[in-house]
Amino acid sequence: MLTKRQISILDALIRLYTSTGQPIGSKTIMNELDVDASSATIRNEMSFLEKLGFIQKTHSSSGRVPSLKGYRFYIDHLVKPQQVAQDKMQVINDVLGNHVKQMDDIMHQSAQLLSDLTNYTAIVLGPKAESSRLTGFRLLALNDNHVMAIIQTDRGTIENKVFRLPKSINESDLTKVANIFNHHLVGLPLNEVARKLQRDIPLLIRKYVSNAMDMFLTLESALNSSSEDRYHISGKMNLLDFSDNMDKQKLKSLYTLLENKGNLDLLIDHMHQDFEVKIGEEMNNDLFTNFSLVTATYKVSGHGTGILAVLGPTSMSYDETFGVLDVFRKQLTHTLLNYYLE
Amino acid sequence: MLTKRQISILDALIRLYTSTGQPIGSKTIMNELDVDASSATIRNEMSFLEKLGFIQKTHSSSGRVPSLKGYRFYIDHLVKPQQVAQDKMQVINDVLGNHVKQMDDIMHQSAQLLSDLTNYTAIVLGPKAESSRLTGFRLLALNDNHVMAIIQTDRGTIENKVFRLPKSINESDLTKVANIFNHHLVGLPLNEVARKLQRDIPLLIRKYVSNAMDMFLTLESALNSSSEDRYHISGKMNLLDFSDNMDKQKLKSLYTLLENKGNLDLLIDHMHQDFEVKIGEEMNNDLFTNFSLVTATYKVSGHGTGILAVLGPTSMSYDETFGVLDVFRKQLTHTLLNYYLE
DNA sequence: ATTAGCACTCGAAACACTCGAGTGCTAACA
DNA sequence: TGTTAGCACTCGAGTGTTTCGAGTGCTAAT
Repeated sequence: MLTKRQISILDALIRLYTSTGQPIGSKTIMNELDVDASSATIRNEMSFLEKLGFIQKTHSSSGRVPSLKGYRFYIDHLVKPQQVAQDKMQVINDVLGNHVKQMDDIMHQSAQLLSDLTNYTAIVLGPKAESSRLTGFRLLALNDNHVMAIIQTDRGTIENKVFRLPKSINESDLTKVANIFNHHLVGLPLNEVARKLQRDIPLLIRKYVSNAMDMFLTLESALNSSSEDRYHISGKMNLLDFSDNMDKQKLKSLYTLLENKGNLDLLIDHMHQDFEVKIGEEMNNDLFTNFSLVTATYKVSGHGTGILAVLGPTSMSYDETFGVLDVFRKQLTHTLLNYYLE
Repeated sequence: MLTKRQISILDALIRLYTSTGQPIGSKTIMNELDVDASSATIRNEMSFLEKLGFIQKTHSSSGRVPSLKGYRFYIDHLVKPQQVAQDKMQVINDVLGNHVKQMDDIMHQSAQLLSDLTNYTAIVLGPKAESSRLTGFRLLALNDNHVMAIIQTDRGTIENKVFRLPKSINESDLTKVANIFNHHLVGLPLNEVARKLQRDIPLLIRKYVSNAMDMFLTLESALNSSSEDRYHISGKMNLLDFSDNMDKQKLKSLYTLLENKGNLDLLIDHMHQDFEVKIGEEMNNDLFTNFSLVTATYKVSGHGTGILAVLGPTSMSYDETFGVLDVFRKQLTHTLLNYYLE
């Protein structure tokens, strides 16, 4: 068990390290601390904290930096979400308070705002209703050889994809396909739709339609892509600001990883707490040492739960990030509730 | 006027510098050159080439590197487009030979292939017919408060945008708007459309429709975005490979610049020659010193001219880049001709 | 339990030294 | 007259040395 003073020291050390980026020595902490104690005393305490593994030296006579365990303790017990400045609040409100928008816009602008306000990389996921269902499917012939497929779900997403067809497919084939889809798929939960699309539908289509395989394949990918579009990521380039001494090659891998939404899924999609933080090594990926991922969930009652995430340096200001995220949680809950009501 | 030998030396120097990235000395050139001459002779020639400004030293006793003027000479007179390897040709053919695709896919895949094959950053612009016209406009009510606008042009583009409307707009308003658009805009060249959209249409709409301004604004932006979508860029992260010692901050500015299609316009859109190269300083932008932009045009008869561009280090292998671009020019002409015919 | 004092450690910065690739120049040569 | 061997010279990159100071741990006194 840590004493009050030890906790203060750990707290001060992390705050100082966050703002300077330099290892912190006993004198620096002495000046910062309101408790009266000499630097020698603080040295003793620090050496104790080091034995317990909360802080560590970069070399034998250096100041201390927080360890993984230290950060963990700080985040679990010491974080004080910081009040967001009035002018920033105003901006958030201006941008996300405005109605008459599409889901995609809301998500995209949230991501952009979040990265602008934090100067880190922001990832925003739209709400994912447990039982999101396919509510509409249409095929619209645009001209001789172009067809638009429109897919609607009950969480407000509307996907569409224009595609070309070989001449061999005629109007009546299209109608048949649309009928099959409407009959067999509309009303089902999305995961069910995906399953049927792979197993049962090809048979049906082959039965009724002369040559619809090409179209069918395109459609399947359109449906798949609709789940990818939950992800909105912004401020990727901010990573450059705090990837010191990371070599260019690693940086490239990192970006490749972020481009691939599947990877983000692994990292993010199973968050359930209001706030969660993964620190460096906790993400089980070499590329992410020195990074932290702060995630927050927001709930839109009746329409599922969405996720906000900020990817920044492990030595980021968690207080500030928590503060900003908290504002976004509330704002998005509010904005989206309106969105669905309207 | 340069002698044959001087030209050989310049040629060898640029090739060597391209492959090693190091300043080149007289002995190295002597080994490379088929002409028989001692290193001393070559030194004399080099000092001559330096006086004329084709090459320069990095410091008083260093080997030489090509100067802007040297590159210019090389590109204008010495480039020998390199034959593309058989297996690479095969890949290009496989990907772009396949029909039944949308315009967007073709462009996007071209950009990706081009950046993969060169390991640089690739930018591809679809063909821009001088007289591209708006051929179709539809408004499709999806449900109570969602409408999809579909915009077609005669160069094969189909843009669409779903948007939400305040309840205040009713079905009959929509029909009126669609009629106005069809009546006044369809058939016009796109630039004309944009002009009318700003000047004349708002008046009309206000006259006939109770409250369509919101929708109108959204539509305008949809039309604008359709011109942005001519740009397909790929392999941005390859810049990291050859941006040595460029500081992170500059790198960030560079990426910001590339995100903004408007900037690319300035750089690229007025190319007319089959091939053109802008070297470093020629691009009039600090960020691009040490970069070169190689552009090539491709023509799709009856449907205008498109542009291919590769952004790489000034010290890139122009021979290779020219070779690859030439293959793409021909392939795209062919693929798109098919596309429009089908 | 706290603290003043002190010897000790180690990285960063400054400086000196060496090495070698490359140059320009001169003088000899075909 | 153009070419070349030879040589003195230059400068950056790499390496070793020294200095400086921030920080530590330990000891002995309070």
